[in-house]
Amino acid sequence: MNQIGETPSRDDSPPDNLMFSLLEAARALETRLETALAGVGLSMAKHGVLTTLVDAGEALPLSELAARQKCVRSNITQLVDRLEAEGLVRRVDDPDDRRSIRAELTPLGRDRQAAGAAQLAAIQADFTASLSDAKRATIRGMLDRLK
Amino acid sequence: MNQIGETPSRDDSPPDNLMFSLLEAARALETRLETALAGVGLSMAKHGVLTTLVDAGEALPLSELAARQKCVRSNITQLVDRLEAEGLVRRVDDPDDRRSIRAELTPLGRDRQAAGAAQLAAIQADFTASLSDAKRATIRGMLDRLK
DNA sequence: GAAGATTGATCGATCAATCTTC
DNA sequence: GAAGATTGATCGATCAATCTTC
Repeated sequence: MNQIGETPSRDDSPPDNLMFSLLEAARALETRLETALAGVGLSMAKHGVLTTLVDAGEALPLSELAARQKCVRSNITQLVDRLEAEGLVRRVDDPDDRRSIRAELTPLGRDRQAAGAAQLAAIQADFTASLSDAKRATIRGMLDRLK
Repeated sequence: MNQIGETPSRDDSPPDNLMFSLLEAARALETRLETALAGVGLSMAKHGVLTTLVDAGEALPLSELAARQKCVRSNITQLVDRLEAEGLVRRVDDPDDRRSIRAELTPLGRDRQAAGAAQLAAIQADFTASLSDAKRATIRGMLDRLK
């Protein structure tokens, strides 16, 4: 089963599909992360927002959240709707600019983020442990080239 | 134990986020592929269905399409709705089993698939050319381990 | 009862349009 | 007019429920 260095089978995989293998592997990894997070009631998207708020150490305007999450503002609007409905985050007015609305962590949101981070850390440790230093360097090189 | 949350150090590149770098790189690559396909009026999902039909060389039942695409049946129902609306695919009855509905390529669908494949091939060539044999082998090894 | 397909709900993401406040 | 947030439409994906046919 662990025939490393060789792709599974001839018929199943085209000759030079390394790029697609990479995408497939990333997708599998993402599924694993989503599954782990689902175990604590989170998704990658939700955990991402909570983590950004924890890291910031303060309530952030939704547009700032969108900028840090590298997504569109309306996405954050809806994500925060769901986080708020679950009691993980709270919308608070900005006294200095009445256009702005900040998202503030609730204690439950903080706890949930920690639980999610623990899940991800376990998988990440697993991932890292499976690679030698040399291989990590090679992969890093590839990653840089893909930027 | 480990204090998680793992504040990503001070600078821009955290210490051991290789896993997240991989996901990010895959996402960037996927965006590149989607953008290229959008240039010929396709998405990865649509191109995937069309390619499966081209490879099969015949009309396929929707559930077979779902199996090959490794997705849920209802996803194919909707994808085929859109492909059909664009005239790339046609729904045809199965005379042998009236429960079954097959998706059949139209000539336009066939042309579109070819155009999409050309876009992807160009990017793939670019990707492959950027890596040495040794690095390709390392990456393949990592990919296998992620399975 | 099980298989094939569809429908309706939800999530995450985008885009275009709109509303309020600056 | 531009910035911040929201709403409504669409895409791609999942799940649960339903309908028809086997």
